[in-house]
Amino acid sequence: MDYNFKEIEKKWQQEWEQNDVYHASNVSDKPKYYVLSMFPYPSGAGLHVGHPLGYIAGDIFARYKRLKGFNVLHPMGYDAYGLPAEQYAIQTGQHPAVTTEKNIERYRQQLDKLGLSFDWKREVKTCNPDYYKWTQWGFIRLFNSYYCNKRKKAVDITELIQHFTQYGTQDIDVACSKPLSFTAEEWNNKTEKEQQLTLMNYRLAYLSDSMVNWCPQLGTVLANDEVINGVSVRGGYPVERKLMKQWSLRITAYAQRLLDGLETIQWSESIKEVQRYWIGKSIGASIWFDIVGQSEKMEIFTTRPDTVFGVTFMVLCPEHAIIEQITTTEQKEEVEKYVTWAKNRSERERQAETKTVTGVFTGAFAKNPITGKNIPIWISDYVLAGYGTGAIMAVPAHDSRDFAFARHFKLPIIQVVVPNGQQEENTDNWTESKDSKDGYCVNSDFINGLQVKEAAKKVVEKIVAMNIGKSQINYRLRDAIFSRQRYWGEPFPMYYKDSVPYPVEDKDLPILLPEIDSYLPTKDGNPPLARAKNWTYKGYPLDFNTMPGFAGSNAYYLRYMSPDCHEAYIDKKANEYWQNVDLYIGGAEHATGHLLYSRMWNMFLYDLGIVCKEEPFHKLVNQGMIQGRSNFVYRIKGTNTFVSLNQKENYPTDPIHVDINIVNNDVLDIEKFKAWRPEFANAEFILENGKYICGYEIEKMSKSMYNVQNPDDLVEKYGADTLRMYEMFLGPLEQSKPWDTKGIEGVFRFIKKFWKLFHNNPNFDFQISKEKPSEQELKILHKTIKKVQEDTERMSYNTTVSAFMICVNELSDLKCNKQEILEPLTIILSPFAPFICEHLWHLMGHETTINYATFPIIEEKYLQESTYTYPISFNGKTRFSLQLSIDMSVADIEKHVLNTEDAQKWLNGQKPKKVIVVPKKIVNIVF
RNA sequence: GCGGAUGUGGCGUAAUUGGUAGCCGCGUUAGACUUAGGAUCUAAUGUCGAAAGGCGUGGGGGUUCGAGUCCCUUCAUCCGCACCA
Repeated sequence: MDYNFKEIEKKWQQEWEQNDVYHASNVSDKPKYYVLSMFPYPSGAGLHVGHPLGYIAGDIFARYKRLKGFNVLHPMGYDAYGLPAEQYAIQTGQHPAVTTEKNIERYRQQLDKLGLSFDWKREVKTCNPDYYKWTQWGFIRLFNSYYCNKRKKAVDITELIQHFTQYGTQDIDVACSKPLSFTAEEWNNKTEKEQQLTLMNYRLAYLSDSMVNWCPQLGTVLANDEVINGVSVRGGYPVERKLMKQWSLRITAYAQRLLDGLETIQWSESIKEVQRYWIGKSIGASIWFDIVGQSEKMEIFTTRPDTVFGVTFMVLCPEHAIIEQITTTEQKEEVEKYVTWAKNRSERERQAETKTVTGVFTGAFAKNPITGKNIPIWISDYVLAGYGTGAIMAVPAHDSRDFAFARHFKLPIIQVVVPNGQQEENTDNWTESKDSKDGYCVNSDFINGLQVKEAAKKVVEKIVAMNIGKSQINYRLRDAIFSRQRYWGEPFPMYYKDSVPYPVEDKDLPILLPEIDSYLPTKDGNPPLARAKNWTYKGYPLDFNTMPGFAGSNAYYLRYMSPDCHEAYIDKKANEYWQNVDLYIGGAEHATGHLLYSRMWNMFLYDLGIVCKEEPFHKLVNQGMIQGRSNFVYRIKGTNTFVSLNQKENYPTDPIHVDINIVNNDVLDIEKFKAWRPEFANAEFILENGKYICGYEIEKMSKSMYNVQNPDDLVEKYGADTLRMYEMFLGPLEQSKPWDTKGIEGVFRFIKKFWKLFHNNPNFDFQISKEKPSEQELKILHKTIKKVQEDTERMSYNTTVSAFMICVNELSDLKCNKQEILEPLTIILSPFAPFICEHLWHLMGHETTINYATFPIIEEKYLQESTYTYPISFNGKTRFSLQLSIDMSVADIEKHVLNTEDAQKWLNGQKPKKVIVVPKKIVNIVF
């Protein structure tokens, strides 16, 4: 029988589904293993060959672990809420739920064809009420919690209320938006509304007026990681800063734990680095500066208190609250002009020109509390409102931005740190600020001569003693804005009484997403949910916003553990069994979004005692991108004539993308090209050797570049087993690599060659032998088992595929069709090519699925060698090789080698100075 | 500017530890079989050279008996971040 992959794959796909072979039980004596691939947003375009890369990699590992005796959880679901479905709904009027469901169906078909061993009984969709009930439930828990810095965990807000009632804010150390101070009496005298507003300062999910990234075209706010270079990631629309009442998550409370947790997990160094940078911890001091002649003070944050003697001016951000009060009358007009200008600049403009120095003098002076000197206070947009206190002490000698500012406005520059071994210099001659990471202090009174670290300590001691500041840790991380003015997302389970938000009762969850007549904002600018009829709870209005895209993905990996549990977020026993994700596979683009928020969300659930592990994803692997390989034709300018690649230098040409489906091996199919588009029907060609050769370039895989490869087409042509193996064969999993369809033929040949081992006779009948295998055959087998096991463990799948090829090549040469060899080989190949292996497994007489087989054990005895072929080199250059027994002593080897004719020839009568013998490696003779 | 990654044949890549550079596959070339070949099989294929042999892992330098691998330096490409005090 010929290898008929279509029949085979169809048959086993059905069998597997009918028999639920990939269903994992929550009760098992086996050790558990949880493999998770990031669930997809089901877009209308379907999958291209880049998408399944991670799924296949995860699937191979899941299958491998099953064979190794693990109970494997390998689920899949859909991140079903999102903007594209809603944009489509606005355009067409179709309900996003309808299009989403349609897309999900298409995805499911595509995934099934690839033979992915998902436990579909555990499927989750974030837009299902059963699912988002728990997203809402989690939000309410966040609302009802605050973060205690002393206990380093989230605590029920009632404990904080209790404390306020008895002691006010005395002795509290909790995460908050801004430090407040009140007595128990003041608290108790507050009205209910006032108390509720005060609590917002502490809740982990809180409502506040925040500066948001507002995207007018999308009609919604975006999170920081949804904005790049001042435009939205999705759609590329301009984004502006705007003050709006928004829900936020107090992720900043978890900054330190998010940082510490990174040390405990196996993630790539690059992703950890991105997260560390995003969290952006800096240790320094906050210092209060008096303002000359005024009662106001200004607080600044600095990482370098040791440079306080080099401060020659202060800078406020244009948004700073005290500007109005401190500005002198002479400067008022100029300051107002500058502030208005600075505030109206869009994010985009601000980021585009970071090199131009702008600013204005307020007319006011601050008093340096350490030196006692008066220094001018300036305003400039290089100081950011969102970081620290929005005010800095400028040390132009040792900060490049302060330096540029000082030079531009002719402000003094004082050197206060000198690198060790160097002397102080005249700052007038400087063209840039000087590095001050290491060195000793000068011009700095009581810290002169001290090393910078020591000096910083001394200064902090002093400011603490003077009661004008303290040492402080700052994080760049911002709280995450959690409201979106959109329809297709989770509704907030919150209602408003006298404009104060309250959570709905748990028993009334989920708050279902209502039907509305149009997906656009209302005339008066409210989000789409304002259109919903009876959008109330117990007579009070519900929130008009919905949750952002990352809400639903925060804890989906937990829901998979017990997807049918209606009583709790996660069934306790299920969580204790599955613990957390052992291997998580997905794109690196989620580094600061999903991978940070879900860690925080998980830590929060951990604090509540709902999950048993603090980190959700133990090991993370980021699959590389598959790039497209675009083909080009070259049209001579102003004509309809196309010139072949190697002739194009002789003409002025424009490169034009051409569909890769009408190009074979860079040779253009001219007839298909003429038919491709009407304007090419009469095209003429200048050929080389009778062919039209196309140019190529590696680009992003995209429709507009006509380089998209659809996996369905390849499954149709070669089968899923071949596609799976080829995607793995392309190169290291984590590396980006171009897609070249041509290479798939090689893997297809391998699969057919493997098939032929079982069908090697004139009629192509299935035929295997019960004969005992030879030593040589056993060696080939066990060498392969070893390589496959080792390489699979470290997810080096490209080399694993290569090992299979070598094995099948060698067995083909020996015409081996012995069951004792082919059966274990089939098992170890099955994670990679599950369909053909399952089929052959049954042909070999097995009744149960190969998924329940056991990974063969490596027999080292077959791998033992009695000899080793030594490369013999002279002065480091290999000249010949010599086969020697492995149990020869070093001295014997040396003697033997030197006595050979070849060695004598290369020595050419000279005496060797030194002979290096490394057993089972090399012999090197130096002369 | 900062951070991360990567540079090896015409192409994708291999070489867990410093020990025969180029495994496996694509492509190419030649041959066999065939009515046919975009099927299959065989052989060759880093580069210069007729050969002996020389040269070769982005460039330069170093450590070592020995370097793709370690150290210094430099260049290029890709990705992420971007006034973070």
